[in-house]
Amino acid sequence: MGRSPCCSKEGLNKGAWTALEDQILTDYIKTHGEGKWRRIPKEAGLRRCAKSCRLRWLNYLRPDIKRGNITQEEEDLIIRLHKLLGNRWSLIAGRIPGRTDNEIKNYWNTYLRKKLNGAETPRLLGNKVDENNKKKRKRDNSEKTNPSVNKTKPRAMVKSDSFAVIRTKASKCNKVLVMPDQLLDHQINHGLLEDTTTTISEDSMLDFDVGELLVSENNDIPDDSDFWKICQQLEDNTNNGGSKNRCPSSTSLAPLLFSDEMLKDWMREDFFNRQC
DNA sequence: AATTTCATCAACCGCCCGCTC
DNA sequence: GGAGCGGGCGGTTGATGAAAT
Repeated sequence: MGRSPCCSKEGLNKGAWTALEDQILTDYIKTHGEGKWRRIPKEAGLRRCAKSCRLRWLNYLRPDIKRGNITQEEEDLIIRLHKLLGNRWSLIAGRIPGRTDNEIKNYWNTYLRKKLNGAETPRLLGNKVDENNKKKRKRDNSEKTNPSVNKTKPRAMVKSDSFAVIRTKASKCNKVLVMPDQLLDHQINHGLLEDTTTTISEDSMLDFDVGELLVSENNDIPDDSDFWKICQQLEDNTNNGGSKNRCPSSTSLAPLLFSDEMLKDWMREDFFNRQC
């Protein structure tokens, strides 16, 4: 059976976007809003596949995309989130303001994976690391030749002083499950308590902010922290083949219960050291 | 200076899921 | 219930340019 292609491939442009195409797409979305991607090629007069329009907008043209280096904090966050979520880049990106899933995926595949494996390619060993960063820094200062955009895609492993956090549209993974007793407290405190037999569900979720996940410098995780147990559980599930991205096993689908303390622990420096 | 090698990342591709009819 | 559509996701590819030879 199969699906029809998202649009006819005939007569469509492929490859790098031109400045004009970017402008057309941006103008259209500013006027009509996001979504309805299939309409865009027709209505905006773009010779692009709907998917291509969507991707271009989400990964590059969206105004809330943060340009600039991945900071050390962001890198830590990526590593930790990846440890917990696996290759679910969109979920990870949803917790890192201004970064796209594609960007994080690329960053992981080209840099972090090697770094964490400790098996850098020859080019990345020893002085090569510095050379590599030098190369990147050089690239930071010059635009790419792609005429479509002011491609300042710097990937140097340095912190940016002019770091301005812009929140992404964290459409996913923006809830945290809370322990039932905490939920109870929350409901009591907010006058929401109606049914004390509430089970874990969407109602049991609280919004959380990425700021809550950032590295805390002052806390220590006790070895017997629930956090480590959950990490172990996740690892076990992974080892049992339950971590396939799209089809997690029922075990990996089981709700993860994070208390505030655990969330605090999650982002701690020694989590990285211990796990990697 | 010319050529080769390699890293980077934007864009593409195919699959999956949720929704509607 | 199932077919089709629209949208989203993760894996992969290929153009590009810098570094190495």
